[in-house]
Order: sequence, then C-alpha cells, then structure tokens
Amino acid sequence: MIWTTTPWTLPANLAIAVKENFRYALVKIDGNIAIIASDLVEKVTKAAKAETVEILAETDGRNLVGLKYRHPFLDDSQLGEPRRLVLADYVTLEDGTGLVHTAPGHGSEDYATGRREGLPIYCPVRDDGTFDDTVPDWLHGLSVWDANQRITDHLRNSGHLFFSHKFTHSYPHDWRSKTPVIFRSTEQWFIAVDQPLRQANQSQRGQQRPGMAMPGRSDATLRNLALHATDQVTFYPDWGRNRLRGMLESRPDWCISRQRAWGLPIPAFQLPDGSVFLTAASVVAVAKVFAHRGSDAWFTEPPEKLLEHYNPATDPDAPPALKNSALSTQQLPGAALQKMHDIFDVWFEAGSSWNAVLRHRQHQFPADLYLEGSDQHRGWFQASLLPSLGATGQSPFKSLLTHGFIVDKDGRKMSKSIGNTIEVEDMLKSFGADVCRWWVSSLAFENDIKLDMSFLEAAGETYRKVRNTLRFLLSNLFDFKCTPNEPGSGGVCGDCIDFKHISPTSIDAYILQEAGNLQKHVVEAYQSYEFRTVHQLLYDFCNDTLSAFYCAAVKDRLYCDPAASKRRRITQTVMWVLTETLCRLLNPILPHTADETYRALWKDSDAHRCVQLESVFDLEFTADPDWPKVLAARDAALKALEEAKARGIENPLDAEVIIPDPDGSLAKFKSDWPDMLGVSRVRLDRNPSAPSVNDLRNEPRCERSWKRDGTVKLRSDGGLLCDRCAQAVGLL
RNA sequence: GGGCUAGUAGCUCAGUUGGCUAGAGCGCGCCCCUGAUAAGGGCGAGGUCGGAGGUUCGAGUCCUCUCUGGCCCA
Repeated sequence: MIWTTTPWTLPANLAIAVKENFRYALVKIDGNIAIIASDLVEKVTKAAKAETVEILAETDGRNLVGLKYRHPFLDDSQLGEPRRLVLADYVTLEDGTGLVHTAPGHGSEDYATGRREGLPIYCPVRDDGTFDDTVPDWLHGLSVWDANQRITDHLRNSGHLFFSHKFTHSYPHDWRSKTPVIFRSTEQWFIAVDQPLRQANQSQRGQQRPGMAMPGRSDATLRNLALHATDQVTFYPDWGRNRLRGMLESRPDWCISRQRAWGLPIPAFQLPDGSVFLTAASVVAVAKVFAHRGSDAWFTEPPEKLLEHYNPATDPDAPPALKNSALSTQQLPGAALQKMHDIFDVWFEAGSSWNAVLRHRQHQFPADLYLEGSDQHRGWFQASLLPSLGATGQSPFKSLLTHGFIVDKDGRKMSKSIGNTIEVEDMLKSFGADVCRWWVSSLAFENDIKLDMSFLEAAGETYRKVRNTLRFLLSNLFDFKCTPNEPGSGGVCGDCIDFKHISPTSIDAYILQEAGNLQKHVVEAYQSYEFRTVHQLLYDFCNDTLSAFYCAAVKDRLYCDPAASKRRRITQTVMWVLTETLCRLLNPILPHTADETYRALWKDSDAHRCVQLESVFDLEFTADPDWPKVLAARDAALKALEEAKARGIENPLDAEVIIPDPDGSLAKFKSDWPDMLGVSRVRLDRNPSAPSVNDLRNEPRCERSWKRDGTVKLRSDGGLLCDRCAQAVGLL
C-alpha cells in the first residue's frame, strides 16, 4: 500500500521504496491484504475506518527489498522488467504507509533512487503539462491537474484505492507567479565537475596555458582544479577560503541550460537521427556569427547561416554524420539540422565577465580582486572560477573579498513584508553620497551590517567633524600661497617655509611627524582593505590630533602673529601639507569632500588639477623624542585646570599652569606650552610632583590676544596689549 | 537538519600567541569658550565581554553544551 498527494505521478511509478530497519506488517484489512509499516497500521486503518484489522506477519524492511509488484493500471511488460521494492533513506513514518511511491521522472530524490537502481528516468508529462501517448488512452492529453481526479476514480473503480481524503498541506509554488509547480525530469546541459578535463584548447591554441597548475593530469577535474586554486587566492576575511572550499567539495555538476524565451542561446543543433551536435569548433563558428549580428541571430538565421564558418572536415570532434559529405553543412537542407532552444543560465554569463571585461579589453588578467556578498561563494565566485579554470587554467581573481548582509537595527533581515527595509536612494537623498560612504567605511563589513537611519545620522556627525577640520585648515590658508611650479622660484614655493627651519620641539614638528605616521598606517590599511582602520585613523587624527590639539593651539599665532612672520608661515606651511595629505588619504572614501577641499586649497583655475589623479607624497618628519612626555604632562595639566574651575578659574586664559619637570626634559618645548594648554602662561618647575594652577584674573588682559602673559600694558594708542600684539600692530 | 559566520558599554568598533582595576569614538551628563559658531574645548558616568558548565594559578581570549541572529544548502 502506498500513499501519495500527487496521483498524477502514478503513471510514472517505477518502484516502491522502504527503509531497511523499519518493521513492516502483512495486514488483512476487511478481507484485503496489504503491506504497511507496522507503526502505521493503526493510524492508516483508523483513518479509513476499517472494521477488521488482522496482522498476519511482520518483517524488517530489508527483507522486502527485491519483491516484485504489479502496477494497478499500467502494463508491466512496457518496462522490460517487473517493478520492485527498493531502499531509500528518505522513507519516514511521519505520513503515509512507510512504503513510498517512487517516480524517478518526478522529483530529485526519486530521480536519485532511480539512478542508483538503474531504473529508466520516465516522465510521460509533456512541456505543456499534459500526458503524452505512452500512458493509457484514458489519460492521453490530459492535464496533470485534471488527471488527479481521473486517476483517483480509476483506482476506486478497479478496487485499488484503499482510502482517499482531502486535506491542506504545503506544496511548492513559483515565487513569482505564485502558482503551483510540478517536477519533471528533463534533458539539460551540464558542466561536469568530476570528469577528467580533456586537454582541450589544443586545437584552438597550440600554446602552453600560463599559470596552469594541474594537480596531476589524471585527476585534473574542474572540481579539484578549483579546490587547488583556493590555495593560491587571498581571502578577505580568511574564512572565505574554507567556505568556498566546502561548497566546491559538495557542489553538483553545473546545470547551465534554462528553458527560457529570452537570453543567450546554447548553440546546439540536433541531427536528423536525434543526436546532438555541439563541438568546440561549432561553438567558435557560431560565436563568429554572433559577434557580427548579435546572439539574436540564433532566432533569425537558419542553421546553415549560423554555421557558415564551420568546416566539419577540420573539426576532429565533428559527428560522423557531418563528416559524410552528403550531410556537410554547406549542402545541408535547412530542415535536416535543427536549432535547439536551450538558453544559458545567466550565471554563466555573469561568470564569464573576466573574459569580456578583462581579456577582451586587454586589461590585467586575472583581476586583483573580486568583491561580493557572502552568498556569492555559491554564486558569482564559483560561476567565475569554474569557467576561467576550464578555459584558461587560471583563477580569474587573485583575491576575494566578502562582505555580510545589510540587516535592520535589531539584526533581522530586511524584507518588504516585514517593512523594515531602507532604500539606498533615501539614504543618498537624506545624507549625501559621502556620508553614506563614510558610514560604510566604518563597518566591520565581513559581518552582518546593521542599518538604521539613525546610524547614518551618527556617521553624518563624525563626517562633519572631519569636514569642519578641513574647513578650519582652508580658512586659515586664505592669505597663504603655495606655488610649486612657479618658474624662477628657486625652490621656494610661494609662502612655504622649508621644513629644515622647523624645530623638532615645535608643535608643528610634532604634527608633521604624526601626519607622516598617519599616512603610513592609512596606506597600509587601504592595501589590506581595512577600511574601518582607515576610517578610525583619519577620524582620530582630525578629531584629536588636529581639532582638539593642533588647531586649538595654533589659533593664537594664526590670528595674532604678524601675517608674514616666520612662526605663522611655518604653521601655515604645515597646515597646507596637512590639507594636501588629508585630501589624498580621504579621497578613496570621501571623494566629493576630498575633491572639493583640494580645489579650494589650490584656488586656481587649473581644470586638470584633481585629487583623484594624485597619489600620496613622501611625508616623513622626525620630531623630538620627548614628545610623549609632553603629551602626558599636558593630560595631567588639563585635569588640574578642570579642578581649578572650582576655585573660579573657569577660563583657561585666566590661568598660569605650573608643570612639574623633574628631569628638565619639558623645558625645551617652552615656547609652545601655553598654546598647547590654551592658557596665558606656563612655568616649568623641577620640584612639584603635580601640576598646579595660578589665578591670573588680577593681571591685565591683552585686548587683542586675550592672554595675560605678563607683558600687557597700556600702549600709545590707548589699548591694552601684550608685547607680541603691540609689535604686530606696529606699536613697538 | 547540514556547512560557514557572528553576538564585548545605549550605538559603531578595538582587544596580538590566555596575564595588571576590559579600551576608543559617538551618544549621554556636567562645565568652559564665543575670532572654526547650525562650530570649538575640558572633565565625567556607563560593560557580570549572549547564557551554562569545564580546563588553568589566571579566560572576553582555549574546550563542551546552549540561546539569538545572518548567508548558503537539504
């Protein structure tokens, strides 16, 4: 006794499957005898409301294997041998009778069983979903959906139906049309992954294939070539290798044919005897026609036109029928050779892009990097690797970068039905491309990526910090010129001061050194695709090193020193270098901001000036080795200033700070100390163990620099100025 | 069900081969500045490192189990 939800597949029944370790019972039910899994006897007979149930015998499934049975409405002689019971792992006791109807033409598990058992792959259902004429007359031409009832009725009438009922269960549907699908075994084109590769290509190119690394001629299959290739490829992150290998190890042959109305046709022909004609040479011949007329030629041209460049005499693979002069294509009657109508799997085209994009256009092959989402280990990565290995013996990529999937802010997948999707267009509209890129560069992209508009807002805030730092740099270069290409400048670049005039103990020296370190580390991070590190380094540099430290410190000299003084020009020179450097380093992730800044920096009309065309320039500067001590002492001093607020010294410019300098190593930085703390005066003292703060609020304050540096007095013009400012305005 | 992968402060991320009271930025709180101002600066409070066992003198870091996600398959 078997059970099925698809009576229309019964005409294709070729076997019944059992499980070897299940118990099966020979049961007498209301006078009829059947075999049912022992554990299901009660369930089945109850469902059918059987009156008397008697178990006559029991045995294990393995003892049933090989038993022969007769089909209830088919002529067994058609099959050539009697139908029989076979083993299958997928037999369960969940539903049915424990004996599973098996139709190798209607489903992949049944197909596999059929192959294993040497059964024919019989599918009597035609392309239009109706039965062909190999089935009994009463089913001919009937749609499978209509056949369900007809077959049920037939079984009932012939006394073979034990029980039938209607119930609701899940059934596969086409995701797009939402209509139920049926399974049919059909002929398809495959790329075999386990067959030893023919030494093809010899006839086409008599040359050695470069980079060919066969793990041994005899077992050089596409699969083990691919596995071998994963050792040569660099993976970002490294676990990508394992993932790809796992999938390569278990992947089936690649079915490359599709039954579609459009697409790139597989250029196969059918000979009058029904055999298929497709050889390397015939494909090349058809490709020539496609190159001129496009692949639509397949649909518009007759076979003899499509094969006008083909010569069976020189094709070693040509089928005998074509070698025969009577059938040579030149004289072939159009009707003798039929075009076939399979369409290439689009993955085959996507997976051939290395050829179209790199080789045909004479770009570098293999590519440095293929970049795609993690799902493409099964998709594009493999679809590219296999054809490239088959055609060139080489992987199409030297390295592979994988990123995770965008999920919502709670880590759930985005889907329209849940309503948690975010459109890229909305992101771009709300935040601009650079903010979006800035956000992307901050991510651990190898993992899933949580996305919420609020995250972009946050990215926008840090982006503006960078942008504002650039704005500050630019605005303070308003009266500064750098003219590297000016004829006759004798090495002097406009207002620039040569680095050799920069003292290693000056804050400018420190910042140049830091910029050099930044560049080194950023470039390294870029080279290994660690954009997150790039982002972090650049942000921290703009935020901490520049905005909070350097820019704040040099404000005084920029605003109050005489415009063309050496100290001010040095700082402007450094600021110019910083801006140049930042533009170049930011460019890959903030191209618009970098470009805008770069043009504003040069403020010339050179239309060809473009930061996108620039690389980094050498930037190395060694500052005094005691700078780390300075920074540590500064931190301590800032804490002391914070505590001084309780005493009413709330504005740092009202303060003098006394910094402990036990070994005297901080004294050489003396001139920049007040600016580094934003205070009026700093005194270094060998004795104290902790910094302290003096209240200067009773001392006069310079009206120009707001400092109380001890030199402030009434000047001849009636203003209260410090010496530096008096000089700057020409009063000293 | 299987393969791969992740889960560290409200958020985004660091945490080298196991080793000092687990770090950074954002956000938050308090304060300062007002000549970067739909800006700038300082200080501070936040974490039983998804959970449970185990190995170890010692585990966010190693092992086992488990929970919650993601991708690809069945």
